[in-house]
Amino acid sequence: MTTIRDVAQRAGVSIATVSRVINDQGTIRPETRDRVLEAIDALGFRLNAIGRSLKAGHSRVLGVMVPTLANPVFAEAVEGLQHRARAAGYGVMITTSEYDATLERAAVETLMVGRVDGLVLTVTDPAAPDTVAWLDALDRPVVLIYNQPGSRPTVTVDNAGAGRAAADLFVGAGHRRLAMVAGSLTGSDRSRARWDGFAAQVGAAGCAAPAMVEIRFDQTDLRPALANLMAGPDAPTGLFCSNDLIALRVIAALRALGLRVPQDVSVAGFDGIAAGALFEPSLSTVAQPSRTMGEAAASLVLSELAGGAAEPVTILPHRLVEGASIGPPPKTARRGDVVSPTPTGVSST
Amino acid sequence: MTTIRDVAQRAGVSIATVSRVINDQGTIRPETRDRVLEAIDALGFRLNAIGRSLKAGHSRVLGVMVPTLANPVFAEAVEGLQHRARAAGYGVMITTSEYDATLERAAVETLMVGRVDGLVLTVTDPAAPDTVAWLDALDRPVVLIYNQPGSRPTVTVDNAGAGRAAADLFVGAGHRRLAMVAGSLTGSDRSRARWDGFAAQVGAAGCAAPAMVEIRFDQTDLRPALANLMAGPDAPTGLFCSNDLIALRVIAALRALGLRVPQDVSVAGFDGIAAGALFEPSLSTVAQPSRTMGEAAASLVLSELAGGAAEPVTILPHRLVEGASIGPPPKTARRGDVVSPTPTGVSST
DNA sequence: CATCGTCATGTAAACGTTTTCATGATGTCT
DNA sequence: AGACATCATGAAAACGTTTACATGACGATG
Repeated sequence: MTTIRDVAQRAGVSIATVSRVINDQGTIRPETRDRVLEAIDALGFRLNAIGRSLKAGHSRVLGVMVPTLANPVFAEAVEGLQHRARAAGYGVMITTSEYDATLERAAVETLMVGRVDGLVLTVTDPAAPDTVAWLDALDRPVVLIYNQPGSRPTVTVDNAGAGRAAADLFVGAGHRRLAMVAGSLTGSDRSRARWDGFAAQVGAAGCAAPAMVEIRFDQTDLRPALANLMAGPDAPTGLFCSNDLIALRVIAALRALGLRVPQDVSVAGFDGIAAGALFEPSLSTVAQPSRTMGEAAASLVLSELAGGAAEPVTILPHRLVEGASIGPPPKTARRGDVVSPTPTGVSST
Repeated sequence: MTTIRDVAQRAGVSIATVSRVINDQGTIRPETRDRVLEAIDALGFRLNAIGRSLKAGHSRVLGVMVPTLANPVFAEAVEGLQHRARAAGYGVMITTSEYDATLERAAVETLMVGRVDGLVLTVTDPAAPDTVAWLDALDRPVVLIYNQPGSRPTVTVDNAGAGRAAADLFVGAGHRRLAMVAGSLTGSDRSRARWDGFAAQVGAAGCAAPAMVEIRFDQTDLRPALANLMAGPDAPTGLFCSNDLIALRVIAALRALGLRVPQDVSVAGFDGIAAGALFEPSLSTVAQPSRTMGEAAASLVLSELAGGAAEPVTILPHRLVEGASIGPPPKTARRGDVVSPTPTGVSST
């Protein structure tokens, strides 16, 4: 490893001068600068940022934790965040929690060991007192992303409002019996908020309280759960899914069960991932501006790092995407909203 | 910021003793250890890894650069890599190149400033002499991922072989006129390799040389390019896409042009992203073990860092996924492989 | 009892930077 | 010509750790 000292020696100057050349600071004779530059080049010297960080007291690195990168929503947010960070000369350390509250702590600890200056996190339960205490103990700027607003600066969308909007979408199309399909509710405060908004609005529209089907993260086959849900006379005609990935899988499972979307069942998702629009039928969903959210979160941490105070809550606008996966409820089910068993085999054409 | 010195003072010992307690090293009287531990706890002391890194000469951080996180393939690889790294006590710094050779250098520079111990990269052109020189200059273990094997340890699949397999898939179904749709070929050596294999095998099967349609990264509407390709009597009946994301968009665009998949045109992709299997028709593709690739790459860097030599080339097995997006070629087109204009409007039922 | 290993701990140097202060050399102003 | 800015540079102290070496206490061995 060649150090600033080697450069100084070769250029015949002191290390202070080399440092000044590197940081473009103070005054130096052009001739001296050239000699130093030549030495740097000849030796292939690269500044050791660890030494600099130690002296400076900061690392110029941001840490980010999201549940998973397998969901394009988070991947895009990270990409946006990374982009913004790089523009400001910051690096980005990444880690995933896999929706696990226990893993979460350990994951952030990895980030801290990586001596990040600030953090952007999606945590499982931002409202829990021990989460709050834990975040305080980090002793660094922390911005929450996707989480429901609480004790920390947060970048998110109006999840409850979006849930209500989704309900309106179904009700507006004529649906009266609805259900929500969600991934782990305990691991996602935003799913809960969406559910709250959705259920409230469904109720406000005078419909029966919607059912809730929670599926485990690793549940590969959705058919059993859905077969159960869709059986019987009171089966829902519309399914609101807590995210697009689940919605896509739900549609595939419904198909496997012989139900057509949207003729037999209507489905909506959440997130607005690119694949949804390419689907047939195109997915109705509530789109979040993921990339922008990542950028906004980065900006917030960065400004806090720069000494400014971060906006406590940044609610970015969601966008209703009315795809073809929501249609009117099937006639058979509509007929008085009673009995008449929904077909579970191949639906009659 | 509380330092090791504060802890030492409170515990009434020297900083050396505190360091020994922290690192569980050397011999210490249990009573002393307890006092130190108590002090650490009381002061909420967290070891400053920058200081440690400076002394130790390594950062325990891996750097990774992929073209984009918007493609699930890369996102999954990063997730796998991150997982493996964490298990070894390493953090992961991430950056994206956006398929841009110029940005690439700057992006890796960010990583270097973040003083990573080793790197896992997907570069635009691993074979170019200046790329080789540049990687050498990094002076750190570098493992290439997804790239074609060359001067550096590489984790990848047999892209040319997979391209040949894809050709077989089409030819086996009866197709004689084929084309490939690819993103920027200049930015992706693996696309080129897939093309090479594909074109060679198509030729070996006695078919006409396949056409190549290159689409720009930011090209949102694929219809013009495809309308052009699919017009005329010699329009291809099978389209091999350089990745699944493009394949999904191609299918959507074909539909918008009134062509059905696979009845009018067959389509295959590459990567094996989850969404492809949920599609209707399910996407035929060549699946890569992305997560495993990320893990393998991490393992390689890690073992090199541990002093071992990295396996020069790791070819992971690809898996042919025969979905419903490939069917037999349409009869009208097959008829003698001549003339008879392919329908560009709504296809006749 | 002198000698010696072992144990527990402290002292101080080192890691590669940045930065404050000091210093000598060069003008510039009255 | 003397006083004084200004410029260009160097010396050395910090940043928070780890670690080689030093030190003193203690029990065991001959």
